[in-house]
Amino acid sequence: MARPHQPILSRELIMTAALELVDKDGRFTVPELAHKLGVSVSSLYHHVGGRADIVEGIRGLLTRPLTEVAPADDWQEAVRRWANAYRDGFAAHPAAIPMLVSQTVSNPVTLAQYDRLAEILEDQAGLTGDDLLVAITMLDNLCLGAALDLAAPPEIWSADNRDTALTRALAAAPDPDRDRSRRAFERQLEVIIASLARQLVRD
Amino acid sequence: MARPHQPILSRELIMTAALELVDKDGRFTVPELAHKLGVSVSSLYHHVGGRADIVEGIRGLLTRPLTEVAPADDWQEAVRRWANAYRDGFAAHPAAIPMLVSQTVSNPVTLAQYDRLAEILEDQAGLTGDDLLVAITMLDNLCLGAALDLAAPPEIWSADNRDTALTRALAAAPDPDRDRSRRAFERQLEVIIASLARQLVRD
DNA sequence: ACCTGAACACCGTTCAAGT
DNA sequence: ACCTGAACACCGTTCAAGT
Repeated sequence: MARPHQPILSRELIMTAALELVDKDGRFTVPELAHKLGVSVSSLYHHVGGRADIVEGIRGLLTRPLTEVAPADDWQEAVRRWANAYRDGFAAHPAAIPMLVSQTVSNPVTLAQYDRLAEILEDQAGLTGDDLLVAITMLDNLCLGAALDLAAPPEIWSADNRDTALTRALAAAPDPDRDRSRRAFERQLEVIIASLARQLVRD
Repeated sequence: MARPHQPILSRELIMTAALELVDKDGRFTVPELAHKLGVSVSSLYHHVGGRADIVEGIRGLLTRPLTEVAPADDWQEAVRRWANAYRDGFAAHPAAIPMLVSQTVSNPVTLAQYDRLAEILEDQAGLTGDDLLVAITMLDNLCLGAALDLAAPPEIWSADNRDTALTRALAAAPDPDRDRSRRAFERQLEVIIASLARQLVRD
């Protein structure tokens, strides 16, 4: 075949196909991805730097909705919106999280969204230096953790043939209750915001 | 060489060597592990089921300290002790966390510790069914998140050559402030405990 | 510029052979 | 029972060859 007149691949196409594989199988492989795209493995390397680049692309896809979140005058409301959109992005593709956790964040879209959060906390709220970084880390962990628990409940702990308090609780639980998980997330988010607000008053 | 009179390998030896590699390099490979142990790759398979088994063994090593945590009459204190020991276990080996997150928990030592937590929350505190599982998940996420943020701060976000609110905050931050991270963890833990207590009063 | 096939180094796992 | 070397299927990456 060789070079077609119209390129059949693009970064966008590759990233979304990879994400689809992750959603379906919980993982993706470069050969699997090439097969899904009807292309030879080496073709991919004309568009992406390698596997890690594709993973970063997936991170970009998950954080893209954050771009459209409207700002708010109240810093607490701005943080709320940011955290909810961030969590939602990951919650929609929980299988991707382990991959993302094991790799440094370098995707520009994602970094830009962290910059936005940093600006909200610095310019609007008035946090500085170390406090600022701690706040970002807390919010980051909250969103990731909340999305992570959607990935798994029945699957996190192997339901072997024991009979214990844990296995009974697992059996009693319905499949991942997304609504309940969301409420737990929102409650913890309010707690963090309140704690930041208290900290600001003290200064 | 063939079979030695005294076995030179054991599960314990394999697991601890693997954990040392993870601490040193952030990852481990079966060949690397064999090399470190001065043994051929196939020898390992006489003692462990495979790579996933070794990862579960590492999980067991990290949760072993939990075995020695003394029980407490007060459920709130019991939960506090459990969560602190759990977090400390992971915080001592943060590089292992991505590996652990991507694999179902099947290690018996770890499962036994989750059973203990479930018993505390069920028998001592009085939580039931779904509430129980939600509480466990919240505590699990808290500990994992807290340990995760120790893994990284300067490394999570690629410090490229931009100048933004985020990069300035990163530059201002000292290396991972373990003490500050611990205080943030303990504050969030108290919040969860208080929220569980309030929930119990309501019933 | 963009696709291909062939090649390479590496990984996880299996298995027959040795004691 | 426990170590070994050889073999296998698979993965990520590179590169010269084609248009």
